[in-house]
Amino acid sequence: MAEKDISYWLMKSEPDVYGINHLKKEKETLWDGIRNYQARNFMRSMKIGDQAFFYHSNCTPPCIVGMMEVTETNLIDPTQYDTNSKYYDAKSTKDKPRWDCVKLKYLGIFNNPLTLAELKVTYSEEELKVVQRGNRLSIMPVDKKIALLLITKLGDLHK
DNA sequence: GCCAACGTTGGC
DNA sequence: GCCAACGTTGGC
Repeated sequence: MAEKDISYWLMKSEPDVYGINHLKKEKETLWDGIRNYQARNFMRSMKIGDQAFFYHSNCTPPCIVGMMEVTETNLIDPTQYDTNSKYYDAKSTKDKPRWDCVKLKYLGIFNNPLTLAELKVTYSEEELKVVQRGNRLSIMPVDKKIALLLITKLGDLHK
């Protein structure tokens, strides 16, 4: 049987807001609150079984800490209708939702997290977009070859 | 805390 | 369609 052809992604989150330990506790989460079209479009192209690196941003040091797997796709982001949410969007209607999201499950924390500084030494901007200066995109694809190299370096996943 | 990068908004 | 103003992200 052919190996399942999955895609790899990198998804940023601030550890104080929603870090890998939150996901570890919850096991599964809706990646809601994305209000950037490019990031949303990347989520739309995700398939069940794809894997995503969990990246801690806006912290010291920023780094890849864990791994997730896509379990559901094309879900409507409920926060766009929630007037109490900071992600509320008055321009979203039930007929025409602007924002959607995916569900992700916790796969584990890497034995050897890689910091942004370390990634910058090893990879060029073309190889790994997250090392690009000024890149604010919170969801981006990771080339499969690079992803497999990263996984090797990140070491064992522990639950 | 600073600020570079860059997305969004809205006037024209 | 242009672009100035403004807001946010996120590294440092």
